[in-house]
Amino acid sequence: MPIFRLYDTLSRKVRPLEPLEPDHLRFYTCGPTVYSYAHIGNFRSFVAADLVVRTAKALGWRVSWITNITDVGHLSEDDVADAGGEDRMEKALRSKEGEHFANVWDLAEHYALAYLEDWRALNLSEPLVRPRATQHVREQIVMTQALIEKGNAYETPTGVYFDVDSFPDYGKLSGNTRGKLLDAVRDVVQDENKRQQADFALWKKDDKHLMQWFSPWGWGFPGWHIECSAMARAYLGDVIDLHSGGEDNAFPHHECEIAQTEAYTGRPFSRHWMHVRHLQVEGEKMAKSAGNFFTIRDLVAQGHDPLAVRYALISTPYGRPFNFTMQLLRDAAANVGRFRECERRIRAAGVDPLAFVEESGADELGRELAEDYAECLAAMCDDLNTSVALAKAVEGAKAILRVPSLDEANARSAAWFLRKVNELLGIVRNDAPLDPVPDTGSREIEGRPIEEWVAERTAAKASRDFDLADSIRAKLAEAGIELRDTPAGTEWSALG
RNA sequence: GGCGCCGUGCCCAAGCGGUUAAGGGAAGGGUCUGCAAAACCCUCAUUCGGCAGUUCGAAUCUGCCCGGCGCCUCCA
Repeated sequence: MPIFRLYDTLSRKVRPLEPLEPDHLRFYTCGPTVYSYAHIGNFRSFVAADLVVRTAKALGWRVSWITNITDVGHLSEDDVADAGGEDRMEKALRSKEGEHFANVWDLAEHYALAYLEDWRALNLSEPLVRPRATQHVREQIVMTQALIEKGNAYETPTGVYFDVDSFPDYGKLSGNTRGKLLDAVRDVVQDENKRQQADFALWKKDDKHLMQWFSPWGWGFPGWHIECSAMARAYLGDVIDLHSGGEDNAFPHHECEIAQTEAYTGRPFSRHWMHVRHLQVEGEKMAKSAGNFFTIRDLVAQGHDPLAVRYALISTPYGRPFNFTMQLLRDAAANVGRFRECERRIRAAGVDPLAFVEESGADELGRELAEDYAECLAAMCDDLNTSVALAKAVEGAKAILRVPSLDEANARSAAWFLRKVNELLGIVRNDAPLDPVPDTGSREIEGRPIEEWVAERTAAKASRDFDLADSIRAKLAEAGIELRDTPAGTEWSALG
């Protein structure tokens, strides 16, 4: 088994990912704030986390993966401000889309459900638990209270703040240490209630807030950073193996999480930190405020295959600059199509492509595929080198397609390969499709089953009436049905 | 000011000191086909942003220069 190496933001180098408990990865990924639809940039980061999970499982590890849903509308400048921030949920509720919702709770629920749909469409693994911040306010309060008692936090008229000076390691993740922070080119909002401008909120006092809870400090709501500290600890314990998020999370969010948790437990919080680089779209920076972002549902509505979207999103390793383009999506679709064609051939050989095949066969194809898969896994263990991993996966697919006619042994080896590749990369088929398998039998065009049209065309071909045959093919194509003449007869499939 | 990434064929992209510079897309040619589609086969960088240097040997290491970009602000 190859060694799983991953770039670690904290030590700034590629290091083996070594779980504290052998073969059991405890992994926390920062999830989205559900105040609008998640976009492909969010999903680049979630897919990268999913690939860590898949790789770890391929190595035979047990994986306890936790990824949260932030359904509290935090202040936008939690780390620096009291007054300058604006609540994201409340802002969303006041927006045009917000008119559809009765209140912030409804709004959060709607976008949380949409997020889960997109998650499944992209074939992401299911985490062990998907906690919501609103369901863990108690833990956040308990932790905040303990930090006050330990002397790491203090109460002011407006809330409870973490005292950054009480944690000398502050800045070790991002390089934004206390001294350097002062030089940062940021518009820091001053707040006379805080001892230091870098101190960040653990609790905000606010009895007017749309979401509020009662605490030892009165009515209010928790700070943003404390939720992840509390939830990670609740499910994974004091020390976790890996923590991931988008690169923007490194500072302030993760820096603050480290400060809170390590001050609280006296132990290192996460042994490994992973940050996913933001993507661009057609060469432009993508941001919600710029409005130039794609959501998964946008792309699906345009007719793109979610698996092609996933393929495109992982075509460049997670830490590199990545430019998402329509051209890239087309390139990806071509390769996803190869896997589909492989499944067709396997089925044609009389083997169910979904059947569980334990091992690749001893046939020549099986040996070749076993090699391709080993290289694919090795690439993933090399800091998730998805470019190479995909190349190996495609190499295997081409090896399958190169065989003029698969025999049963070939087909079983091919089925094994596709299963293994799909478990590792999730690009062959959706593991847990929400939609039932496309209705291959019941569709009708102009009131006639597709099979009848196909039969009529076959008859027309036999009597060399190619004009009629071609007109039928054109009619079906218009309805999104693609025909394919094979030695075994005419097959049809619905286009993307 | 801090932290970091990248410049490889028409496009995307691997490559981390040493055989013929992976792979995909596009393009051109071919096989198959009534014609298509799909699939397969072939062709497609003496060269890796530039200039020095280290080395027996560099796309790969060092320095400088040129160019593109990200985060530190809503945002993954």
